[in-house]
Amino acid sequence: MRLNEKTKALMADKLSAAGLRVTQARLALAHLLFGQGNRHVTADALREEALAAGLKISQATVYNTLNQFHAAGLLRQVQVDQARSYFDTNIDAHHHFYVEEEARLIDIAAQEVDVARLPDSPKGYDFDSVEVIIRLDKSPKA
Amino acid sequence: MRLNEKTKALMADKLSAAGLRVTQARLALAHLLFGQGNRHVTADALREEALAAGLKISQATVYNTLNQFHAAGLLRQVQVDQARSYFDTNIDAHHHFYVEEEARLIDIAAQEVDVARLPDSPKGYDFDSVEVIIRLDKSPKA
DNA sequence: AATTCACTTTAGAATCATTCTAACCCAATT
DNA sequence: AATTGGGTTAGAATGATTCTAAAGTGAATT
Repeated sequence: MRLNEKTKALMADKLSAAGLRVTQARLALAHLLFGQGNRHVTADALREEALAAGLKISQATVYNTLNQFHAAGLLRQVQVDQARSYFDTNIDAHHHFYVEEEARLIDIAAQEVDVARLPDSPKGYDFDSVEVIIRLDKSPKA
Repeated sequence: MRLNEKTKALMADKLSAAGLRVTQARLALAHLLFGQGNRHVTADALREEALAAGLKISQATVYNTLNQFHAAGLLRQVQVDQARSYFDTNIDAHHHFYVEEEARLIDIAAQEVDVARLPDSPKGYDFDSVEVIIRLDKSPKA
C-alpha cells in the first residue's frame, strides 16, 4: 500500500507520543485505523483490510497491535457482543448504538445523551468509565 | 440436593409459565438461580455450584438451560467482559457496575440513574434496550 | 557500515468459552 | 406400557484470542 507521506509522519508522531516504537506494522495499521474518520473494527476485519491493501501482516500482529494501541490509550475497546471485541478509534467520551443483527456499532455523541444522575460508587471503588449502550432492532416492515 | 417442596412448585410454575417443559435439570438449575436473591452467574460458576450441590449435570446442559431461560425471558444476558457471558436473574430494567479486576457485576437500581435525554433511533431501527455500564476501579490505597 | 540488544513479528500451537453432534433418556400422551 | 418428541449427555468441533519460541528489525553504538 502507498502510505501518504504526510499521514505517515502524523502516524509516526502519534505512535511516538504514545510511547510505542515506530515500526512498519504499527505504522501501516495506524494508517488504516486512523487515516480515515472514526471507525469500529474487529481484529479479523482489520486483518482482512490489511491483506486487501497488500500488507503482509500476521493475525498475531494485528491482535498484538490492537492490544498495544488500546493499552496506550489510542483505541477504546467496546464490549457489546459475546463473540468478538470491537476497537473504536474514537477515544473521547461517547456512547453506542449496537445492531446485533448486523454486528454493527454506531457512535452516539456524548452530548446526545444526558445522564442527569448517577449512583455513588461503592466504597473502595472509583468510576473508570460510564457507557450507555442502546441495542437496536430493525423496525418491523410496515 | 434437597429441593424445598414449596420452592420446587414455584419453580415448576415459573418454567411452565415460560413455556418450558418441567424437567429435573431445569428444576434444579432454576432452584439455584431463582431460589435466592438476584444473582449474576457465569455458565462455569453455575456448573460448579451445581456439582457442589451434588447435582449430576453436564456443562452442555448448563449452557442449554441458560440459553433457554434467556430466550424465555427468565434471564438477562449481560455482556461486559470479552472473556465470558454473565446471566442476571434480575430481568427488570436496571443498570450495572462492573469491577473488571474482580470479574464482578453489581446491580444499580433503575431509579439510581436518570437518563434525561436519549438520541432518536436511526431510521429503520427501534430501541431494544438501554443499558448503562459503569466500570469501576479499586480506589488507590490512601 | 557492521554489531549489538531489546523489542517486534511471525507461524503455528494452545487455550478457553461456547456450540454442535449424534446417541441415549425421560416427560407427556395414547 | 408403548410411542413420541423434546431433553440431556459426552465428547468433538468451532472460533476468537493468546501464547511460544524462533527469526526479524529499529535504534544506538562501534
